[in-house]
Amino acid sequence: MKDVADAAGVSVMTVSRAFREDASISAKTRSKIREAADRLGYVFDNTAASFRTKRTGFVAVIIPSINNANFAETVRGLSDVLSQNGYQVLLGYTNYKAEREEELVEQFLSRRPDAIVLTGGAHTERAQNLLRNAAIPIVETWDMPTFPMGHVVGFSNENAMKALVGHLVTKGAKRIAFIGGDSVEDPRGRSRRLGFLAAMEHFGLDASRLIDAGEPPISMTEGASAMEALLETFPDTDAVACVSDLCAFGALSTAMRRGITIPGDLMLAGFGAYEIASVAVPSLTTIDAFPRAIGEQAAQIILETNANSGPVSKTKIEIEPELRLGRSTRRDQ
Amino acid sequence: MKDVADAAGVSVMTVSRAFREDASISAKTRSKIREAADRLGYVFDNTAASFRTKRTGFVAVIIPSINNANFAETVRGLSDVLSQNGYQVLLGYTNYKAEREEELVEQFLSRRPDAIVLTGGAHTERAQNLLRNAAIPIVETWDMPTFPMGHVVGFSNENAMKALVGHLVTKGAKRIAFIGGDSVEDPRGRSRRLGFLAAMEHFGLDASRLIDAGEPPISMTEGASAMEALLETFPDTDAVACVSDLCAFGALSTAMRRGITIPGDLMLAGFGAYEIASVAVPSLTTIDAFPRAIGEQAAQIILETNANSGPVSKTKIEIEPELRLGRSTRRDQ
DNA sequence: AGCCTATTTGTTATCGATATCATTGCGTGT
DNA sequence: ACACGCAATGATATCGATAACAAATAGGCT
Repeated sequence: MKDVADAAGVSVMTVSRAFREDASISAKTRSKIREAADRLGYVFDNTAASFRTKRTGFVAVIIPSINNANFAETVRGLSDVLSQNGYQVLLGYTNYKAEREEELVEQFLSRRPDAIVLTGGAHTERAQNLLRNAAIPIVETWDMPTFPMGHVVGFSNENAMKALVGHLVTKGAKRIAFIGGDSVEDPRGRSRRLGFLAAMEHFGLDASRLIDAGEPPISMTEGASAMEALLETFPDTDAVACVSDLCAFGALSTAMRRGITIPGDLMLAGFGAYEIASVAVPSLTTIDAFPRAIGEQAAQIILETNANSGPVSKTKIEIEPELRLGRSTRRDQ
Repeated sequence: MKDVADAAGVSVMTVSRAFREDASISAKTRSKIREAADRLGYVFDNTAASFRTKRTGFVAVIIPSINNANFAETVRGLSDVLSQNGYQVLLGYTNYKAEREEELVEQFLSRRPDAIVLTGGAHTERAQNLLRNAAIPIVETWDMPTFPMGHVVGFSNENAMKALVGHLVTKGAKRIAFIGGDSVEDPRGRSRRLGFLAAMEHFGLDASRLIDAGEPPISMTEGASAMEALLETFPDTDAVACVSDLCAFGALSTAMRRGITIPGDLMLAGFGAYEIASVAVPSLTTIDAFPRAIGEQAAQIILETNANSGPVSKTKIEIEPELRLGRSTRRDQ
């Protein structure tokens, strides 16, 4: 910066101003400095600026998996809104492990982000302590935690699954199965399972048709195997709710290979409104939880909170998921 | 850090040492300091350390899209290897726009990463200048650029597609179509198209069956529409090569809806070895370019380059993609 | 014990941008 | 021409960790 200042015949302070939005500096001086900087190949040093100002412009974002279109959409929503406002997303993924989340939280906090976005409301004790001490806005997403650490942008996985089961019942299903995990590492999958159980009880139906698809991530391949197991164990099943569309598509593939007609022999539903749900033949009935909107809303909260700095009340935004009807549950009587 | 030093009865320098791997410090003192730090809720300030040492521990990674399982795998490969060695990935996506890449390059360089990983070899003039001046290791991935800016870990999209066409020809296909884009914004898609054209010429076949699937990202939905167009325009086609598996699956879905049998009426192949390729019914013949390995190798290069610091020769690793046979091109005569 | 070496700990200056306050310049109205 | 007020620019100290060097302590040997 000193070199640029000399080249432009001004002080370093003026050069500093030339690279900031708000600064009071004449347009002429600024362009002169920018020119000199370009000529010298100077690139602004954000590490020094962040250090001095205590504002890094980083927003730490922690998701379970990077290889998941739903979480990717949330990151896109966050990133698109934040990057337009001069923020940079610091992304990390936990592979659905709480200890890994704790590590990431510590690593990220040492980078002094201006806010942090987490997935879900389950964190290790130590992670919670670190977060509380950090004194930055916290946003928990994708869930409605009972005791939120900060702001929340989420939805009730349980209720969404209840709605889905309700739809299956409406379509005449009675012997409904659930494919998904029961792992503590996937609280959202678990909530959906709970929603399934609660809905079945509500309708007075037998809720014992449960196929454990294993540890997260539960993807197409696990869904396919789980469907094999289901057909083996409960051959009289007339509808299947899956923990995700990927899982459901795997189940669909097994059905196709076995010559089982969907929805004729068996109705099928997924969760998440992945692209595969609309493109699959038959298209899959699913739940759209608007993952992109989750990210955008979380970003908005961060922008507002950091604008009116000071102790802000905890925002709580509950997204209302929507049922997307596909042909996989359409029975034209 | 001063507070921790006082609490532990040592100097700040000793506290600094307690938080570093290599430092010479007695185990007893270290644990005493760590304890004090935990008690006080102290979190190491990486912004200050990075500023002082000129080593941020950041590796900037720029990919076209975050919502793509192939690129996600490369990021995972990178991230997994790098995070084990104390590095942190700074991820950005361009939406397949070179200008956005330029912006990201500038933003990332201002964060002083220790290395930068790019997708492909096409960059704006200004981006190239910035990168050259940055004096950090550069790795270009997913392509084999003619004039690389630094290290390369990639493969020939053209050759891979040639191999795929060769397979289709072996299986008896003659009227082969290609579904994909021809956009400058997707050099990899373009190379695959070129590979298709070259292979068709090599086999003395008519290469005019080209369906433009639009701008990237080309996903399932575009693939489905493109297949509609193909069936309309060239109804006598006997095999289709798609620019990606997502595109191919879209095409497959259209075929299924139209009652066209794959591979009976039409052979179909994709690219990328996405999970959908193995789970789809029929499974899709595809090309595995080992995206995770690309990331891992790129990470290795960075680790080695930064270890023996100094001007290192440009590494060039060419991945050999493999043909994965699926039932979508299996004709049992 | 006394000496020597290796290990551990302490002191001081420093990285590059910016907050803060001081100063200069410039246009406007009378 | 002068005073006034606002805009533009400059000087200096500072953020928190660490490099570089200096000092102190511990441990091993005769």
